[in-house]
Amino acid sequence: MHDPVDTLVNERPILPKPASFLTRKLVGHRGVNAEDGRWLDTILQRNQRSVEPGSALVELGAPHSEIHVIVGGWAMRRKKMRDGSNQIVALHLPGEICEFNAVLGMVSDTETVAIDRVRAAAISARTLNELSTHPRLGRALWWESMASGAIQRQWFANVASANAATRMAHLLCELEQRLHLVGGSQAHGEGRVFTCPLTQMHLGNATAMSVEHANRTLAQLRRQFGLRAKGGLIEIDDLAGLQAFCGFDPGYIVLDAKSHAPSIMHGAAR
Amino acid sequence: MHDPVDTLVNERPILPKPASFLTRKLVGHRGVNAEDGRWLDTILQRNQRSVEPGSALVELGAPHSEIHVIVGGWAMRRKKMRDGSNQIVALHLPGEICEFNAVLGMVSDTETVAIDRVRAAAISARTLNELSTHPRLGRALWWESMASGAIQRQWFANVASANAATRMAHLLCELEQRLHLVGGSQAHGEGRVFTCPLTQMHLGNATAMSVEHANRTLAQLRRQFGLRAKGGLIEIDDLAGLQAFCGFDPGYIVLDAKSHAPSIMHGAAR
DNA sequence: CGTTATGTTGAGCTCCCTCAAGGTTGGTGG
DNA sequence: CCACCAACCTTGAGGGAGCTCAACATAACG
Repeated sequence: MHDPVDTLVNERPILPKPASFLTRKLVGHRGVNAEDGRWLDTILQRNQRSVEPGSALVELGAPHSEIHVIVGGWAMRRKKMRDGSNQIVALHLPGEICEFNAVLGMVSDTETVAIDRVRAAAISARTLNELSTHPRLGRALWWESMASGAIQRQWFANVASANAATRMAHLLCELEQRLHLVGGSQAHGEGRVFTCPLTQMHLGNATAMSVEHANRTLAQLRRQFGLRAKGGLIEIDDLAGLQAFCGFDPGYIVLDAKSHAPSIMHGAAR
Repeated sequence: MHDPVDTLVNERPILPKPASFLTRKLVGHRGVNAEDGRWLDTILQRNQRSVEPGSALVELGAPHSEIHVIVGGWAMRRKKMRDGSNQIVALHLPGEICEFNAVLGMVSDTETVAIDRVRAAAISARTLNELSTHPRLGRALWWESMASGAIQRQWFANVASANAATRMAHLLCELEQRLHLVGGSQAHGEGRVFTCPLTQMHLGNATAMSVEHANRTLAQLRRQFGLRAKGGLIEIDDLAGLQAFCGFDPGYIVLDAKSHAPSIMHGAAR
């Protein structure tokens, strides 16, 4: 039972600390080599900014020409509903990319807001162009975009056909898995722990249930699987049990790039 | 009140009939020029195949290296749930592109199945590479990918926070709009008509309600907005009323590429 | 002209929402 | 160190939107 960051670094000793979460994931799971990883790290160290909880990282309605990478903290992508409420449609964890659509200068239909304090690195259109010299990196970013699409579909399928307990369990398993990919989930006895700034309000909103029902649902999962979610920390004693309960299959998140995958995307997205 | 196809052709007289639905959309709404449109049309005429209702266009679990363009007919993308049921997570209409993730050789988490008889054109990885010589076309495809993401988010937000009648109305408005973009929705008195092979079972599944409730909901909309959905045809007398009822805003589908949008995606997705 | 898919309507039940009222925690200023 | 306040969490009770089960009607189809 060792620190997952060290594990990654040991497996690829060329990659120096501090490597950003994104770089760790791309090098560890998306087939990016150490050199490209280092280059990405230098880019991520430029243009960083800090966003206060509740402030927008990407505003609604305005066209953008840069994407953002979460360096630290959590953000939510939300959609304003007609009745004035806000619906969370996605969560962005450290090492993840916000609003791919911004690359095209597309007007956003959503806004992205910091949950706790977020540190984000902007990657400009100009810089993205330079990616042409690093094809594997470009492909990895595409991959990330497709993976976030898979997560979006999973959210829809769940809310469309699973009950409250299953949805909540599934979201928690998903978050654990996504953090796991960047070394943000630690072993804890038989189970797992990770920091998580989401309140029950956020968890409820993201899984389409009222705060009260979110609370009751979490209480049920606590009893059944030794789940504790409080004070910015989530502990899961019986992760395997929780995963079995909601039918969680990590495949749609990991989606390892290993085998197949010719160097196709050259040009496909020019 | 004239035929929308002729309108498009008249605006861009260089583009010969028969232009595929996709080409019409890209030239009419995504800033693709006539020359690129013609080239796309020739590509779409190669590698076409016909898929019987209920058969898979893209199978689950296998990695692919080509994308499909729907030339005619409707398809659904669905996800197998743990309880054995199938959840529709997306619909694919004529002129739309299926399973962008296939481009990366990614294993699919879903399967895409023909609803009525579908005619689809496969675009191989090799051909996609040639897109590098047609940057505006490549950008337009990216744009399509992002637009389908916006639709997916809208579906999620709706099922997460709107009631049955609103969800159903919104889906119908969305389908009308998407068909409108390819000239597949016709004027009909004050309202609109379009062919639609979806049964109430499909409509219910896609909007997360039982068949029976879908039926009751459609009956309500028929009374309120003069909606008829039967026998493969949908008629909407009071489209404006229906749109207002569900707060439909076409912006997230049209997402016109007009203004901003530098020729960024070069390389960003290599 | 039977057979199968689809559409229609009714009745009871359940999951989850809403409203309401505490309880707990953590941060802030005195 | 304590008082206070604002989030956040917790629990209860009642109601309603939509599900399930069960018929039956109608349309599509060979």
